[in-house]
Amino acid sequence: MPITINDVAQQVGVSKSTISRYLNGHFEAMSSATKANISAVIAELDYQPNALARSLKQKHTKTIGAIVANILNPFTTSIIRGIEDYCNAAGFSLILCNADDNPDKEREYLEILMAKQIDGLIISTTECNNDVLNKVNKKIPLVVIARKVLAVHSDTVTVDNEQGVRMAIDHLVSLGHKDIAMFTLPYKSVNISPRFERVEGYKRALIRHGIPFRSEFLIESSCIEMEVTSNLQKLLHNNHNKPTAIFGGNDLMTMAVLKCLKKLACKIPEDVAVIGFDDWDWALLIDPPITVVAQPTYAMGQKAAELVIKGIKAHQLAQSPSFVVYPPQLIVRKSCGE
Amino acid sequence: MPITINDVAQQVGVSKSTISRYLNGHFEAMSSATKANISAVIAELDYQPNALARSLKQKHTKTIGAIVANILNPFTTSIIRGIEDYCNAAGFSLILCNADDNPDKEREYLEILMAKQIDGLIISTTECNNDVLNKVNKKIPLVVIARKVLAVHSDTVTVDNEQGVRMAIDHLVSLGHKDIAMFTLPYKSVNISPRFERVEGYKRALIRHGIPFRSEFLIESSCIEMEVTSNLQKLLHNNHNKPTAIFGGNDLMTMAVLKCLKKLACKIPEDVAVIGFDDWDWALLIDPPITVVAQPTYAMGQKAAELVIKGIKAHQLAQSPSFVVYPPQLIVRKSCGE
DNA sequence: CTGAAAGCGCTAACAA
DNA sequence: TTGTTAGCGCTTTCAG
Repeated sequence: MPITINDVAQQVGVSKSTISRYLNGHFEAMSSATKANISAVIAELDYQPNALARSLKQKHTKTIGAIVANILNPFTTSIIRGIEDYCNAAGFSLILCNADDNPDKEREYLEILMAKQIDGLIISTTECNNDVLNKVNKKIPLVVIARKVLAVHSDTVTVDNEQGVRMAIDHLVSLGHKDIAMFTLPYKSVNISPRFERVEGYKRALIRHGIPFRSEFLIESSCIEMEVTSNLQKLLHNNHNKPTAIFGGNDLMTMAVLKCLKKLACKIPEDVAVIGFDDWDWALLIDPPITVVAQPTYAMGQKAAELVIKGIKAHQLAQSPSFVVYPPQLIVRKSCGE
Repeated sequence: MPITINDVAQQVGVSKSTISRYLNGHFEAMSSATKANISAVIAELDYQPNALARSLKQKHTKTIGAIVANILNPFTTSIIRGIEDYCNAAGFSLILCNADDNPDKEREYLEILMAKQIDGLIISTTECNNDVLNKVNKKIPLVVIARKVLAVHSDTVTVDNEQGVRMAIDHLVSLGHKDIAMFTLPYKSVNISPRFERVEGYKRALIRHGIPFRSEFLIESSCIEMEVTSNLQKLLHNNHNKPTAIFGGNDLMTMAVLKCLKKLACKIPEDVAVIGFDDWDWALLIDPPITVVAQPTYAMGQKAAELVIKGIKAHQLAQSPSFVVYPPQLIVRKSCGE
């Protein structure tokens, strides 16, 4: 039987209101005697206030929720770390949910988190639950991270995808590449803004260089090795119509491409150059070290947390949503040649 | 003003008990008429039960807590994924906390999680808070993961570290290596069982092969590049007394060693062979692909979740704690030579 | 300086 | 088949 505020009140010989005051730091009007007593009894009984009861009354839980796409993704991991660090410093807890870009799972998590009365939410959404997201946005501070969703007027923190892709393509072109293929996760059947933006950016960047877009060089694929391999084979098979460079749409895709290229015994960059979106810690350990366009993931996580928590503290929903867009950064290593 | 059970009761024209029954699926005795009415009104009002209130009454929250060391670590990430997947399937939420192997932070999180009335806890502990861990263990199902803590009689899921190290050393020896150094995170000032076990395992494995243990080959270091580099320089400086192989105590350490070796322009495995504890997805992309001893991290996470949740459902604390130890697996790639 | 009392939103006997 | 009632553990006026 867990011990409650009543137990300590009784033990000290005061009313529970007094204990409650103690718990909440309302010492202004409290004899130092009772204060000391309470402190002693709490320690003796090893009393722990029940946060549920407290929150029920106070109408806030000091916890925020985060719904991300895939925690296995180093990109996500770093964002979470940023969120967690900020939350911790601000005295908030984090309920983390992995939605796998599955709209149903996302919706379910949304319900659960709201039911649990989170004070704010950070989400990397599939954009398939904008209806509930809009409701959420009316109740608590909401920030969308790494994605952009027009139909929901929430705070947003993203990276400039178009610019990032342009940097990648410019780099490739400056090195003499003209036949540049792109591997992307599905972007048509789905509403995930960065995928779309990167594909668009790719097309536009090519055009800026007077390079015609070729649909057979835009490969929509999962990250599953078999699929990537077969796509790669098809792509590289035709000797007088194959790309000299491949752009990986995100970290997981780039890694998949790298793995498959290795299996196919393709030399990078001699046979084909590779550049990726997203940096990760060990990209420089790879053979050869991979050139990438990096997003400031940790900072983005922190910023997102900062925005929600500021919103919570301001005790009002964002009137005019903040829209923070980070610049990407080109990190030249060796996978694109000299 | 959020809408409550009272609002829907009023709207439907029944008492809130009836609504409550509906919410909890007690349809045995309910006219299908009211059932339909309730359903309609709930949809119309977009009513969401308050989980805090419910939990306060029901004495359980359907959420478990997890305290891990570092979410940036691929090892941790994979474990979390295992936990999350299992929890989700079982209808539990996860509150994730990053303690960074910092005892104070760990203690703080422990308090918070207990206050939030989690139903169970999974922890990768520093072993510095065994007092509170023991208390926790008396209240809710507790499972310690990836660590071993004698002073707390909880369920435990780990890997056989001694065996893992032996596999690594055996492999090295079979390839002709005799001068084998080990890089480990601090293991003396701290109570983290796998570090200790791996160091002990290293010593014993050497002895089994009749190789004398040399203290100058056991390097205790952080993962900070500068420190690792300087340690590496010292180690490899002395030409007629340097190791031919390095064993990395965990994934982060192995990566750090790899990075620094690269900076120092050391060739692997020609100049020095490298083997690591922990596998990670892209270890095979590294130049050269790294040979490692892998732990079944995802399975370990799942098992831990399974144990807590079983404990919760059994509605009783483990009498005789389960002790599940997974076998490690040697994955031979190219970093130790032929 | 402290206590009494009402209530947060929900559940669960016990009646009816 | 449904309503009444009494809490869960805590906070917070309002008195005193």
